Amino acid sequence: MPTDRQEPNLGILLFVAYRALEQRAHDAVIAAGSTDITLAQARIAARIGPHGTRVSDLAEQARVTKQSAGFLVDQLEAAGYVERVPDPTDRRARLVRLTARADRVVKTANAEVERVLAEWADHVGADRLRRVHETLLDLREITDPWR
Amino acid sequence: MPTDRQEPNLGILLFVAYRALEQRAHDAVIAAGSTDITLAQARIAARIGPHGTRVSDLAEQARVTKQSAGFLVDQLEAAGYVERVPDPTDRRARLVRLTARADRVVKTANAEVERVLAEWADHVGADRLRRVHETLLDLREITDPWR
DNA sequence: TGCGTTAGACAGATTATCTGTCTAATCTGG
DNA sequence: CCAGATTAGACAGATAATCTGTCTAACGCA
Repeated sequence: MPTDRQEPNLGILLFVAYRALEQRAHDAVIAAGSTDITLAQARIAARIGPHGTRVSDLAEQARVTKQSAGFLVDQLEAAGYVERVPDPTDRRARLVRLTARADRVVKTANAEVERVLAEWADHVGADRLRRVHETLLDLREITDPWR
Repeated sequence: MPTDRQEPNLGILLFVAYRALEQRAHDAVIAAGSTDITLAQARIAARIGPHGTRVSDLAEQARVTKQSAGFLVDQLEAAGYVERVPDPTDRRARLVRLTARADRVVKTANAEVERVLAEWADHVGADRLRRVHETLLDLREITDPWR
């Protein structure tokens, strides 16, 4: 139960902004033809690094359990967006990597995010938006347990 | 598919901060004894205004469909946290209101949110945090379709 | 070597969410 | 004042997302 309503508190504002950005990116991906990607899958896929990422790490970053993350990776794999390769540094682990097909989708999403951020900068000022970014970056040190 | 990873972009940062706040509030509620409230229910309950709110409005604000919101309100009602009363201004509509039981829970959640915000202010500075709040408030004008 | 930890898979259950449809009430333009 | 369009919200059914619990293999430290 995050908080009460009345005047929009910071929690609600963070949520609204996040969802707006995520939704725009997802809509753009759908519009570009990848109609088979769900938001939950996208949340996972968006956190895959350029050299591959472990399911456990994806789970932590997306704030879901390993099981949920593994399930979503299964779906992304079946759809051809990701592949699992052995982790050379740890034989227990496997790295989830984006395929070429997914790269195109990520590019589409990133382009839309850029567009949205430009709109935001237009509305509140590029300097203010940059300060929000910097402050949240510092905040991450205490809100983000891992890293 | 919000965006790629590498350095944390604004989308991820908004998400991390939001989830941290929400989780702390939810944990506090659980710790205070209301172990029967799920996060999804809390997201809905947190958006109920002091004079009651329509299911449709709750749905819009929480970014879920009316059906989902109605379902969650059903659960909250069964657990005794909310009640539905007729909307005197529109006979089609009903207002969802918090019960006395829920008020205590909301109080607990709000107190925890205050604590978290104080920690955040400690870490990044109260002035910077306030500026984030103000900027996001302005941003809401374009990220929030209704209102 | 041996024990505690970690990665991730499997099974099963629950929760959350959506699309589609329906009724009643409200609003709006002629 | 009425007819059509819209809105509130319920119901049904399906799907998606998520969790808890358990299990095996691999790691890592003492």
